[in-house]
Amino acid sequence: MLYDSLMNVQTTKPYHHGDLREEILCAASRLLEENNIASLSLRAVAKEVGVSHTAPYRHFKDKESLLAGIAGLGFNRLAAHLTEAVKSSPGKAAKQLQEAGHQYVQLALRYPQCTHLMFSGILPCDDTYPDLQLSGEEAFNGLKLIIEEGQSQGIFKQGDVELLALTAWSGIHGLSMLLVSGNLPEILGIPVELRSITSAVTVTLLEGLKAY
Amino acid sequence: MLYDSLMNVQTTKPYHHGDLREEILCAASRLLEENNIASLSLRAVAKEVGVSHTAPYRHFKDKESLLAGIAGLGFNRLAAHLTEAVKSSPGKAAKQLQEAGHQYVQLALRYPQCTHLMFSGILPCDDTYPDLQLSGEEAFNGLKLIIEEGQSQGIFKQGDVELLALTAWSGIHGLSMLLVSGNLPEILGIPVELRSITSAVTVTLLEGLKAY
DNA sequence: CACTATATGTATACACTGTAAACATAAATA
DNA sequence: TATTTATGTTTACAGTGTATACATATAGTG
Repeated sequence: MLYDSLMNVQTTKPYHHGDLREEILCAASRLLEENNIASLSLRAVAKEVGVSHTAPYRHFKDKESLLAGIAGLGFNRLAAHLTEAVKSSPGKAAKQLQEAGHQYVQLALRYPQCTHLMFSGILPCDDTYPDLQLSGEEAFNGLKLIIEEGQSQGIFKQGDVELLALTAWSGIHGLSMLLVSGNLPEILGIPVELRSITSAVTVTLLEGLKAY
Repeated sequence: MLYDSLMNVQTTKPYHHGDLREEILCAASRLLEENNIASLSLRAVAKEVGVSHTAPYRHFKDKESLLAGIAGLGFNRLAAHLTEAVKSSPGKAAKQLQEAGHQYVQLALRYPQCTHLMFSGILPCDDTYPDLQLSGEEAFNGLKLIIEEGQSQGIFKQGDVELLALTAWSGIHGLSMLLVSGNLPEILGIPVELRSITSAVTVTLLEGLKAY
């Protein structure tokens, strides 16, 4: 130890880990995507980070709590990309919705396992994980903003904002989930380009949302 | 044994189980819905049926194979209800789509855990489980029929049938998944009636699919 | 019928999992 | 400096999926 500081080199690793919570979250996210949720083990995560297999329990109540943390990252990512989509085309609700849809699908495909985790009911959606709940609502708010924008400009039909936002969300979400779950490739023909599929869905959505 | 037949009563249970495969599938489906997929154990299923914990391996290669069986039942159920929806309103594509959507959502809500299993990527969607693959395609075919019907009657816009069917599917599927995963109740207000939500989505879908 | 092969069950064993409990050490605080 | 607290490790245990060897009932064959 004294020798360490003399050499100004970390030859023996310190007992306390700098930011273990963050490192565990990061490693867990990575391992999750590399395999799948069923085979993600707390012990493997600990080994990956280089700590004992019970060390994570100092930062997460249990495995579910860690999973909630990963899902939270996913929701934050989603919310960020959706608000980005809104900001990228100010005033143009149709373009916003199209871009939001594209971002949604792309994120889902880039982090398929995390997407499953976020939306497969493994985690409770009540107030067990307030952060998670908040992140989810934030993501949904991005869509609501688009609907409100479109309504106030008269290009979307009037009606309950939440209901219309839910409708748009359903279309985009459904496409994403079908793509991610792998239920599509065997059903559609092989040469389906992602962009054209996404467009097909958002265009139909836009037609359905249009003011008369 | 001789005594059994004399008494004409099954006092000692037979070594061989009549239809163990079916009973395991049935019990597993029930246990799945009573809890969730993470806590469904092969051993619990075996105990429920009253056989040793390795008995299921005579009928299913492994746990995943059993899960595939359960999911298969779900896809068959879905396909049956969708074709029922088609047949219930012959010639009226709009009505068919509405009814199909309603059936889809209702089934998802009645068997939420099975729905997750069917669409959460736990099971491979390649030809590992041909039956499963077939059942899934059959369900999708129900939707394609509706689209074709609507197109031939001129009430739906022309275009790639698969792409339009996928669009419709996405909307309905997305709504179902959001409802089932529990991500909605905390986001929408409490007093949301199912029927009105489903209608909102299918109506918008129909508007979007309408011929110009 | 007897005899054998096969299908279907059980018993046992093992590696791996999540997690509780007791202990160790570093950091913060008084 | 002394003590409390945060953060790590070690050990232990019950539950899991599944491989292997064994047992028994059924089907098929001479």
